Amino acid sequence: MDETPERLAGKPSWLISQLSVHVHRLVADAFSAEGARGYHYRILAALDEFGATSQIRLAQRSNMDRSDVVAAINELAAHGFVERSPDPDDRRRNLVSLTDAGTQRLEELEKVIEGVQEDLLSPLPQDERAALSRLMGRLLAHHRTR
Amino acid sequence: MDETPERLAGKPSWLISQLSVHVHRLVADAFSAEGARGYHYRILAALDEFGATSQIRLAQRSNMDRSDVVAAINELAAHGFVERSPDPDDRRRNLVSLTDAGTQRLEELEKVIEGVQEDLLSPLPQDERAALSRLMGRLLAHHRTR
DNA sequence: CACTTTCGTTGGTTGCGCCAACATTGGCGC
DNA sequence: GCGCCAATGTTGGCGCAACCAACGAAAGTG
Repeated sequence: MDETPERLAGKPSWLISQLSVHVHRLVADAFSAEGARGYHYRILAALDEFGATSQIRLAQRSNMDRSDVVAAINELAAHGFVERSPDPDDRRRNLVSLTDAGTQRLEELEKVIEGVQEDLLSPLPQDERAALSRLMGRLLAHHRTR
Repeated sequence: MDETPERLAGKPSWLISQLSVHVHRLVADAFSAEGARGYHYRILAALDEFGATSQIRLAQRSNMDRSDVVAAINELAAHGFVERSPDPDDRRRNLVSLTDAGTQRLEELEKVIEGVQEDLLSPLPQDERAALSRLMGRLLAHHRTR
């Protein structure tokens, strides 16, 4: 009943994008239950790991467009998870920093996204999960640099 | 310079969605150069493999929403690649069928998408490509049935 | 015969990834 | 110092893919 054309089923591009659809659904459902979305987690993660920076560096680190960073920061700031302050060294820049509430928020979202990984990978044993990550990582590294 | 937070880089969900971004870009660029998009190829592939059917079966087979099938069929029909005819057995249905031009179109798009696979997988040797496809296929099969 | 279901269709919404344009500010050549 | 270009934040827009609600017409079911 669930017929998928061979032409599609056999193509890596199809597998990746369909898998991504499921991933996106899992992530979006889990995050939206918390009133968050992917962009928020990405920015919080980047701030937590690399510390306060300009929005443009945030954009690079979380692989987003700078205009989308603006919107996401607006939303995060409205909840008090991040703060914007003018950079004294360069008045063009906003220094975006994580608040205590933001750190806490990140830990919440971290739990959520960890649960999603489990859901996602449940059919694979540990060694195959690692193999999959390794292969995807190789492809990604290649296409990021070029 | 290209710093990605560990929290992201280590997560399969991140790898999949970022990989999907690159895939989507490759596919969209290649198809749009031909004036097509992913939905068109999916529908043509389903029609070619399973023959003329109702739009709702097409939607299932190409994993699309039925409302999106409407739009895609409109576009394909405008170019003469598919035809809508009323189903004599059930007047609620449209029988959608592939024209000769449509078969030809599919072969064009097939070449395009085959080129994308090569691009995409170029950093991996043959056996690792197979391993990757196998693993993704297993995940996909699991999440489709549940 | 009502009642419900199916199908096509219309008209939205959302998330994510983009791009163009503009004002402000900074840096650099002169 | 002045003029020009680059960087930054911001606004407003676009496209694709996925999805949803509602409707009329037609079919099926009691």
